[in-house]
Amino acid sequence: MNQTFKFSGLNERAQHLLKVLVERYISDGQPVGSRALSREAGLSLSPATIRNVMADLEELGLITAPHTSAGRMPTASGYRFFIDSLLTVKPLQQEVIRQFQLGLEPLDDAGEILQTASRLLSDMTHMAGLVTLPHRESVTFRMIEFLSLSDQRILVILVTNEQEVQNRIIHPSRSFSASELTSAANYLNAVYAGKDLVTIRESLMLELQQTREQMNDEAIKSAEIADLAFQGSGQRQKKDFVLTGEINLLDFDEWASMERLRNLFLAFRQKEDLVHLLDRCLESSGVKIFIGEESGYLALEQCSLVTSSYAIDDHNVGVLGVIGPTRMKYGRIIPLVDLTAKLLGAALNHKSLSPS
Amino acid sequence: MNQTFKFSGLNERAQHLLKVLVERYISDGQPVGSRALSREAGLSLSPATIRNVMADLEELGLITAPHTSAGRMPTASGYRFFIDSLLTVKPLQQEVIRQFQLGLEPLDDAGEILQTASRLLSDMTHMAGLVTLPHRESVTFRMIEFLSLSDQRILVILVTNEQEVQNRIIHPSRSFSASELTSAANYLNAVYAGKDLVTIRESLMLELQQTREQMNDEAIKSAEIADLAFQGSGQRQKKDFVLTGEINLLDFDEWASMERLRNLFLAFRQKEDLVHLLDRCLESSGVKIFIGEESGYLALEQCSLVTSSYAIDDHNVGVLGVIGPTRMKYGRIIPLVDLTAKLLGAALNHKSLSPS
DNA sequence: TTTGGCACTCTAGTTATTAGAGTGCCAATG
DNA sequence: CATTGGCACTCTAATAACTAGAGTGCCAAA
Repeated sequence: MNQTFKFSGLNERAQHLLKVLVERYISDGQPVGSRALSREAGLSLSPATIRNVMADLEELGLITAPHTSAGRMPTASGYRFFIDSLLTVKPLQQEVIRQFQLGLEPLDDAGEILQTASRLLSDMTHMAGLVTLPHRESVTFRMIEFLSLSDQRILVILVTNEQEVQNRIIHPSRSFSASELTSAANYLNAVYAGKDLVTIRESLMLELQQTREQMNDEAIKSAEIADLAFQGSGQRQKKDFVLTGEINLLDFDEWASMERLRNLFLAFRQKEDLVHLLDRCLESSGVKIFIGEESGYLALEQCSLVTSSYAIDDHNVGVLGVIGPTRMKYGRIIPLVDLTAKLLGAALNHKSLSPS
Repeated sequence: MNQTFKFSGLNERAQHLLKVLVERYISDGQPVGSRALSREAGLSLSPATIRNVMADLEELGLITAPHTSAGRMPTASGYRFFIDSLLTVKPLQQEVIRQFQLGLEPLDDAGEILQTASRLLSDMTHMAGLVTLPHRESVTFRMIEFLSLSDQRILVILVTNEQEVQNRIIHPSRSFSASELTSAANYLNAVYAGKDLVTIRESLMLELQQTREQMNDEAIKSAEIADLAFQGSGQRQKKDFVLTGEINLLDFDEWASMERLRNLFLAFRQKEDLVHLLDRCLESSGVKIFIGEESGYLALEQCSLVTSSYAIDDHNVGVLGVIGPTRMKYGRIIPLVDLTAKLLGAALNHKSLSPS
């Protein structure tokens, strides 16, 4: 059920008052009383009238009072309705856009680009910035090199997607001579260049299962070592993200007693939950917002997460966003996240990704 | 002037009382009063007598009282004297040693080893662990590879020290064909393999300054591109460290009001100051301790830093340590840091370092 | 040199009190 | 019938007053 519909019983005036209340609370952090709202709303209504409306809003679960004689503040539903139906987004200043472009465009290394995007986000919002590593569903093999480090320790250099480099060390069960390694690399480069990594692994599995007589010597050796080399090369970037500006979160008063803050930082370290949450944003484009409890994760209880997926070549490959207290300036943050997602996608096009 | 000497006027009894006081304060966190000390010290002295001694210790600047009618707690000097002359170090349990060995030995990737060492430190101490990246004063060139990404964007793969891999992208001012790149790589590998990186850069500078007629075509091209490829390849690992367990620091009550904690986290992010401090420990072996103000850095005001340098092939290449509130269990932490330094050095021997 | 005694100090916790902000409800109003 | 002023009521946050207890410093006696 659409939230907007759910509260459609609200008349124009009530909606306007809710909007003003939320805006006021976001900028002040103090519960908003009827007197203040009557002044601020520009409707020339007396506080008493306002109180009636506020009572209605409270009944609908859009606002609450921390105690009897305090003003009201938005609930999660209140924020949700505010964002979906009432929010007027501030257009970004041209200068801010320039700043993001200048920060991202000149960079070459994809790791640096992600890092910078995250830092730009956290610096501009004074909250924590978050960028998942890009994940391409198909990884194209370009070239492999073997380098013998010591007996039975071999360095694998794997170049994929025309751009990305992965280094890995493998321990084959028997030792290979330098020339064996060279010819194995040559063989693999010749046979598999341009193919998909998943396909390659499958076909390697097949080859190894075939009876040895059907293959020439070179192919056997190559397959043995390649099997090791390609292990786990496909998905390892998936489960991680770049996080910056956690320190900014220390400045907010919202966390009484450290407990909450600590849980949030633990979640940052654990990563799994957050990655899972972020992955849910990967499918669709555009800005998505999780408010407090909505996310379903306890660690994010008093936090909001504003995300957008970013795309390379029109394919969504990752998600970025901002994390902070529910009371954040959505009108400013939403366009910022949106912008960053677009610029990040553009900057990553045809850039190289160094290994993590 | 040696601190031990400075306070040598202290008789046996006063020293013993100081020791007990510091130990008690470390485990309790509460100022220690004369009554408690009289009970704890096992000297069958009355509180009144203890008070006299405490007054002396206070006059020497080894302990202070937060206010008139509270017990005493150690000052920085007090901790210093305690550590230098009174501390009895707890020998590590065999099981703990095993745990560190099992954690470090099976790892191959140097980055992972550093990360694990830091994590072991922070987990075992419930404080923040810290490991600087190893820095070898001479970096030996082993092999270089070029890979053309697009026009005028070339991926450089540089293998050094028989083990370490660096990836970098360069933008030569003119474009190179694939065969030009291959022959350049072959040329460089043939001529420079086994040489020191600094030496190589110097000799490249020379070559480029020579009149072109004296060199063959191949050498000129190679030198041009190599000059770019080797830029900044020497020292870039120097200025960084691995940090884990910052979250543990949230749990201590010592930071009234977030301010201190925030500064500390900022220092973690800025890195320069900490790196500089850690570098001072690189020269000498063995455990070094900085207590609060001693370090000279404001951000570490209420913190102690316990460090030790670690060595590869008997050369000190890096520093690791633990950071936490001045009130920490030195008797346990010192041997832990010592152990980790030794095991880390051993584990890094002949292991590969992947790029940052 | 050590000790008990004693007056003194300072903290931390408890209680009482108060000012102020804000509410809900009701009866009056246009 | 929506709006409003009036009013009693509630709850917080700040301040002050008080007290118990821990700990001290000092002195005079052992």
